[in-house]
Amino acid sequence: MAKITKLDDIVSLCKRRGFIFQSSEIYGGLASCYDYGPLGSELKRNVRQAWWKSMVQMRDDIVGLDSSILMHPMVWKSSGHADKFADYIVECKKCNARSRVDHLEDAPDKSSTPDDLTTKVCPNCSEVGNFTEPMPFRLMFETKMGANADDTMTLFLRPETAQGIFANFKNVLDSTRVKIPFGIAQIGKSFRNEVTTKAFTFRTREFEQAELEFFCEPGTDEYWYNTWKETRFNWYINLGIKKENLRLREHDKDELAHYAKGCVDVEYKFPFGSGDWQELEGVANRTDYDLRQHQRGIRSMSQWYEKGRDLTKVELVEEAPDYHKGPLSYFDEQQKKRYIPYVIEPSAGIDRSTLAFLVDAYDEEEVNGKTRNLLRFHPELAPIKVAVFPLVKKDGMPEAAQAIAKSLKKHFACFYDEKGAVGRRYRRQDEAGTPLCVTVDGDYKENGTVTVRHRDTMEQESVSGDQLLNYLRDKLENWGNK
RNA sequence: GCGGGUGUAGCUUAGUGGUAAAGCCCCAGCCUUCCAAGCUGGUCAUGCGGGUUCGAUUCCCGCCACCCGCUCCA
Repeated sequence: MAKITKLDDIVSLCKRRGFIFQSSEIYGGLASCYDYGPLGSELKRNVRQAWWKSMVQMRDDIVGLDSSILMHPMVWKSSGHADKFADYIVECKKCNARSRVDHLEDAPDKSSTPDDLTTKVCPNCSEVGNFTEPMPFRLMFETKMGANADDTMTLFLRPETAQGIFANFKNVLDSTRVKIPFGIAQIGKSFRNEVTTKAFTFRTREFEQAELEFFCEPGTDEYWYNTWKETRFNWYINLGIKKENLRLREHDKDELAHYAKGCVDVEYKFPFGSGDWQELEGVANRTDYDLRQHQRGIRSMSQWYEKGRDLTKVELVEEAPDYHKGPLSYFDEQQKKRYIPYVIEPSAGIDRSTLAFLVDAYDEEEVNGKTRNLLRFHPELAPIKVAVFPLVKKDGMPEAAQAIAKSLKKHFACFYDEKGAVGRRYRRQDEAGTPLCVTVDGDYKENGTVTVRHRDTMEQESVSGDQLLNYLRDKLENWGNK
């Protein structure tokens, strides 16, 4: 079990070892933004790659995509995100509680128009008509396209990568030979103006998502929903997350987003925040909502031009009666049937998973009366796979060790170190989570063997230099299944 | 956004209205044949900006950031 109990300890660990730093720290920091350091960037990239490998590389039914962060504004009208602009928030001057204007109700003895705040009652403290000026609630980051200030268009940084997939659904259908059921996967940055950020990298306004949109025939969606639920849960377990720290939690009906028929969260028991269990990933049954919405959006494009490209004035047209034959429909050759597919969406947070893997791997143990700190990363995630040392800095050992390190680097992340006593070097690698260390000693000159030292057990084995690469590969690839 | 708390070296902690201290880490050298050894030397800090003061890390104000609890959010 990880000994860490406080978020402060995690933050400190991350900074000390070069995993995660506060963004713009030399300028006092920027709220909610973080940078990944030398070890952290490797770790995060490995998390990303592990996801991609299991979701795309290892499967015949999923293809990859890398869509742009900036998209046509109408995408966000269709998806429903742009309508968030219609939301205004006020704050009660008495109790400081914030409420959405459209959620406020009139006091019992009064009535007026929805916009008249003087009769509205604060749901928190029952004060009537004592609110601040309504403030627009901006979920999405805005930016301007076009260098000429007089000729720019307001664009939004995507609040989810999913819409890039829906917008390319037709392209992928037309350019590949995918057949339903199939998925499109994507990893990338998203941006949301969260009202509150919190808990280190757990909830930030800029974050990285790994999303799969898995398209299936209506009626098979429950099956795929359950399949993905299990698959995604096991992904974390197979990469070393302790089972007692992970769970699945089904959303209640009233908790569901407007587009979802079902949703389950993969939650990790973080050692911070209220309630401990925090969402790493959501698996949602988005039904045919998104593709149908985009079909409405496509048919609303004349409005976009007529209304002066003002998103707030565009009203999506009604859905066509034969929408199931629309441009984003799918034709099933076998069944000779055309329909809008249902979508199962496993949507994972890369930053959150990275943090969970880091926290879960952390361990302390007593060795000869002293504390050994280590990170028990799964080798697939470990920033450094193998470290190579000369036992001492003489007798040609450094040269031999360097040559070995150089040859291993072609195959995996490998680190060479000759500073200080070898015991200290082992412990340094424990802190970085390096699974295996190779030490060149006097035996190498004598009979060509080196010593391999294991992070988790501290045990050592003698291995022939000729067999070293195969040995290491075997250990790294078959971790856990002895 | 509200309330509370915190901010001294990479880390953990001292301390002071008058030269900012230590341990660990780190770096260099010596030594060293298997788990943070030893010796010598060395680098590095009062979050930012104002004010009071002869003098502010210390007192005051503002800002920034983080943590805890709400609120908000999916």
